[in-house]
Amino acid sequence: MDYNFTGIEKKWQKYWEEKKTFKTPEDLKNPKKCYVLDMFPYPSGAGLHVGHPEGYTATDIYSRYKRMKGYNVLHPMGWDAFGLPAEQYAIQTGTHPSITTKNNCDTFRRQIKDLGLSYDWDKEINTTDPKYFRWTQWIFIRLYNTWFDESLQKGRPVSELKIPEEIRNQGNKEITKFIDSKRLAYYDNAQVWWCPNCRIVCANEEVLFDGSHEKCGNRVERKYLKQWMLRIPLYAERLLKGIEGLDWPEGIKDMQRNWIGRSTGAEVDFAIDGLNEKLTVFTTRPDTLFGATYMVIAPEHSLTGIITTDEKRKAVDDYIKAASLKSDLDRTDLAKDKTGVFTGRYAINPVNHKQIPIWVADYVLTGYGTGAIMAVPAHDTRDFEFAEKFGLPIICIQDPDLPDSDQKKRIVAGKECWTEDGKYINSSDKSTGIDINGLNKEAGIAKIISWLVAERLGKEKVNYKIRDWLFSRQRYWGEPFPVIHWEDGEVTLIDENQLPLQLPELEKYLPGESGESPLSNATEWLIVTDKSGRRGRRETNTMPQWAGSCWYYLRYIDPSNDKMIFDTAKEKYWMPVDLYIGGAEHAVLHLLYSRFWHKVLFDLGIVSTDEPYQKLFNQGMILAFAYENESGTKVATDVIEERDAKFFNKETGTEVRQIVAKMSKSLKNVVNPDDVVAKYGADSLRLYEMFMGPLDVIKPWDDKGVKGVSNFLGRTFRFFSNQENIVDGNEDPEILKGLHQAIKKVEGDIENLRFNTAISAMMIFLNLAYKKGKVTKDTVVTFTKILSPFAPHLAEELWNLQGNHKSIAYEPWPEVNEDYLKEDLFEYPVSFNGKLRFKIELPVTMSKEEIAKIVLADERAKKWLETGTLSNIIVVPNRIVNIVLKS
RNA sequence: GCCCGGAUGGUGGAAUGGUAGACACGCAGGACUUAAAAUCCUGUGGCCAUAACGGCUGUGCGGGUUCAAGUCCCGCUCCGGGUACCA
Repeated sequence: MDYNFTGIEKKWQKYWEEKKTFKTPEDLKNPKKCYVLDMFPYPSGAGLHVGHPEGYTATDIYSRYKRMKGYNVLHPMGWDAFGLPAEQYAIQTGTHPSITTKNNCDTFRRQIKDLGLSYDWDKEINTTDPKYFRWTQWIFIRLYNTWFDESLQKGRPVSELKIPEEIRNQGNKEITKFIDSKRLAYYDNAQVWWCPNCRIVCANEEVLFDGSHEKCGNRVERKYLKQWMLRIPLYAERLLKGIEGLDWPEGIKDMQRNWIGRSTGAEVDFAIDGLNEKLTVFTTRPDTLFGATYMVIAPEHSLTGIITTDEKRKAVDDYIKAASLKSDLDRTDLAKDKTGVFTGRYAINPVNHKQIPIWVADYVLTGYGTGAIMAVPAHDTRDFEFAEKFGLPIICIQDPDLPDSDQKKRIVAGKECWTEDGKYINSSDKSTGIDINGLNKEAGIAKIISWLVAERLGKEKVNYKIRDWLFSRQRYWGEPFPVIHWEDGEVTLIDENQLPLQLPELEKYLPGESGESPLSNATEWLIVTDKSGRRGRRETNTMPQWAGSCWYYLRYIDPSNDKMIFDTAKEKYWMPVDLYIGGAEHAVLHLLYSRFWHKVLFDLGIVSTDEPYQKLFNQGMILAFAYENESGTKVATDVIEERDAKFFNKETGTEVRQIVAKMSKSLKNVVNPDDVVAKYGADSLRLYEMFMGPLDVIKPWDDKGVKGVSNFLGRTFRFFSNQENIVDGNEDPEILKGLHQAIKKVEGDIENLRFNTAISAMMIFLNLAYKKGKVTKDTVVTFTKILSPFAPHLAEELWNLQGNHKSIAYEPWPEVNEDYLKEDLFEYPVSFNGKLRFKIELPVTMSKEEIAKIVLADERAKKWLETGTLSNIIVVPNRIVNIVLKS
């Protein structure tokens, strides 16, 4: 029988859809549950590309396997459908983004269904659906009404916030101000990144290191705008600690840790000569206080005006002005060429009462620590550069842990910077009584900190790099904030039961040049009046795309609930997500934001787990072959021809080099899954995506490779659909052994997400079946079962051909029978001095001594034994024999 | 600069410190066919040798540990990802 994959696949897709085969079980009593989640896609106009099915197939195999293992499986799909492209399209064509979005979702859904993925489509969600974003707005209200109790390290309702007496006495305005200063969500004039091309603000995270917007590649600028911000840094410690217990790739954990950027050190107060002010700095190296030879404050520091002396005022003002005109990009661009100016004022070093000059320089950032530093040029490379440039003193206070050398001499003389450990020198002072000479870094830091604390000059301090999260965008196609700004300055949130706050219809989607969102044109929607006639204006910003994706995994649990965000019992049953697969590009942002929201919801008692995603796995990107000529110029794939494993440009005849690159329209190497499904079938596409290599590595698509798995499926179908190959009676022991080896390997590999080797195990079995020519019906059935998570359409068909009329999807997974795997003999490789010379088959139970005896007596051993004298013989049972000879 | 990951045949890739190259593509040969495709079978790291057995060599480079290293340790090179004056 021919393998008509198109007919088979359509037939079973229809069956699954009609029978709702993959409907999520309602019964919450089964203690075995498994929540398998894909990162939901942004449904772009281009449709699915072959990168999408990689993760989707992996989760599908896992889900199908878990169902066969008796688990209740939740495996949903949905759309992260707010976003710029639909809005850009609306600007160009006037088509409402909701129409574009719907069309794109329809295409994606159709394409995904063509792959035979076992989603429960009754659980589909769409972030742009008011029934969905109603709850996104609802969560925003929760964030707004939550403060973070640092002593309990926990978010709590603002109603539980104690107002200090002195604030209470100052009246309502101050009380409001106080509460607002504690809310997790706040509205403030913020210096933000502005992309003039997209006319949108970007979060710090969306600006690439070269100062370009990650979405469009244009340079961003600084701008002050009133924005919504979320106080994610308050959760820094919780977010950091939470990482430890998660089954995530170490690399991703590290990236999150780096992003949060915890560093421990001390805050130290410096008195300022001639002023009744103190300058507080943050340092991770309080032990180097004796080496502090100057101070630096950021240009934006609040004390610059006070500190600067009259004779230096003009120079400092000019410098500050120049710095403010520079974008952050220019500041970092010039990282190596430091600038700065002396304020004319001196600070007093608390450890030795020495006067040290205070400088203003933009290599010190306002947003980190206190915006001021003590500079220790001998032991900090940045300070060293600055000191060298401006001729400031460099005092070495740490004799480096190095052997005597020129380098050591240079360091001690202050000619070179040393940032590693060493023994302190020049680090004592009689007047203050502090002395750390001779100690090493760890002891030095501890001693100085306890001294600073005792003298009330400083304290231990932890700082984080992570900043407040800029949470608004000047766009139409996003969730509207449920916020009204009243004419008297009050800000209120609309009532929970008024949700959702829908988007108004618009004629034009172009944002204003001033930076206001297109919503500011929706006059009717925009202006509101309360009962007492007070006028207000709705918030015109919308939420960023992260908002909807921050909590979508929770809505899948109960997507059509219109009374609650989800049913509590269901949430308790299904959470946390047991397996979450998606691209590593979301390693920091989505996953960190999402964890933050989840922790807030947990603190408020809305969800039952502290972390949302127990196990995370990143699929590697799928690239494509591309071609370039000698000079490195890329050549479009459609003009390439292959001859004798070499590649040539058809038009010019010159040889080109095959390289691996991202799929792109210009290279003409984009692979469309629809084409692959049409040519080879969905099962082949699925199998190839998994067979290409390990799930987590970057790998190039190769059409030839699809042929390999397609052959395998064709061979499988032809063999098992042919009744002549299926016999009664007892199974051949070799077949049984091969079959059970395959079950064992496939099972273990699915658990470890190593699908490529699982598939090769099945290929090995099939090759054995072909060699033997005949198998029993039991074998057909068992093999079909282990194949079914990978190639579900083909498996259903074979299962059906065996006379079964129910789906194979819930058949119990085959048990491995270890008896069939037992071996009587093992073929020992015998090596001499580590080099394999011959093999010998011996009983697995044979003792080491006996093995040694037989091997040494073997005819083939003689030749090698003559080459030296026997010194040792290593016998590792059922593994290897190694004979060690001395010459 | 710093952090993380990687480098294995012509290609994608296998390999709990124990037979390197499973499986697949490609290629070569054979069977079937008038022929081709499809299918089925055999071979296939490189070098040398051959009637045959065989030998040497080989996992980016240089060292080391070990009876034994693709795998562990030290020092590099190149490639990819993240991050960037974070005190």
